[in-house]
Amino acid sequence: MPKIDPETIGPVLGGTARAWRLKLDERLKPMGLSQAKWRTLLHLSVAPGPLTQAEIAARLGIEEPTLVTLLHRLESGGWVTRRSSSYDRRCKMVHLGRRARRVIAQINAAADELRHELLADIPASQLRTCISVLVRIRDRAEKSDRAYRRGMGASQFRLERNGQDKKGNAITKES
Amino acid sequence: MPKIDPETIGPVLGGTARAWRLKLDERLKPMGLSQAKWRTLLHLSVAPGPLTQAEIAARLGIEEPTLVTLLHRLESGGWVTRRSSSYDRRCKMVHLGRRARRVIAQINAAADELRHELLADIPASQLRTCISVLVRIRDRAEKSDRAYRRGMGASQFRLERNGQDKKGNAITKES
DNA sequence: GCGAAATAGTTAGCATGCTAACTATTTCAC
DNA sequence: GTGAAATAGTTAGCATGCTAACTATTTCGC
Repeated sequence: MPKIDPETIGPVLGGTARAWRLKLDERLKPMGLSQAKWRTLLHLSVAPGPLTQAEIAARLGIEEPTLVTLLHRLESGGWVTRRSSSYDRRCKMVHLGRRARRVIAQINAAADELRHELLADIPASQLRTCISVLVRIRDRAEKSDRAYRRGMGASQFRLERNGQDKKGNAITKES
Repeated sequence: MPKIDPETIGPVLGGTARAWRLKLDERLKPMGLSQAKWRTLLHLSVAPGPLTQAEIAARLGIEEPTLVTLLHRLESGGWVTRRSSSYDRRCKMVHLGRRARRVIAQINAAADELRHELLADIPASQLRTCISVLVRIRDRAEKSDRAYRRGMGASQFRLERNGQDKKGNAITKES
């Protein structure tokens, strides 16, 4: 009977997130993908069209300079292409390449399979409780974060207020 | 009322761990400490005596090369000192410096305070459920998954790190 | 209309994680 | 006893995150 000490929540939380991430990395590595890469591809795949770099960074919850080097790696691997927008020459639209379109389904399948394995013997009610507790902790912790102040929490699953650009002008035309 | 979708557990877990870590980093930064650093100091402070680098790496859950550079930063900041053991010249014992001893209590206090803030309105029973779910997920994820790896043809069979030191011979004599 | 402010992206430099490959030392099989 | 294997630590090189400071472009106040 393992003792459950509320003081351990911090390390347990970090350790669990880390173990999950490592497991996923391990399985997607044969496809040449890491978590940072496949998360980027998935966000691009569910978007209605190509996204700007700022939009991707906001959805991933990372900073723009981090995304720059990540996109360099994705681009040199043939996963995505970047094209300057002729409607706003500051912007670059990021497009999924053919290679990426072919593996999106595999990525989803691997992530789903891992999730089912890891949650196999967790009762649904306990899982719901766990998720709701985590969400409350996360929202409270993000209250004064810079990402939050920027306009949207770091969560990749919260819909940003700007489905499109801050001014809502929906840059859908790519150049 | 937020909907609770079990499919979101992965991102929620990562996002919560990330938000918690950022919050802690933010508060300990004025003391010149990051999470990696204060976790190392805390492990050293609760140990019965100085530890070898391999022991610290095992307790932190990181690899030895990662610890090497971390210790370099800690050492150049005056937090710890490394001394060769005269009982086993392969080993280096890591000692807490004066600077570290003085702030251990502050580190604990800041971590405790943050934890209390973040968990303020979480019922104890829900928290216990959450922790037990996380522990089960973590333990399952950390289990070696040879069948899958063999199938994917991954070339590395990493030896699992075993809780503490392999021989458990507890090198307590420092030089 | 024009100059200041905002926005998009980049580069530079650092922190923290990893694996692979290396040296030095100790231990173990024989 | 001695040579192979195991163990402790290191270095090199990469991935992924950050902030600060920069350029280019667009927008906005006046």
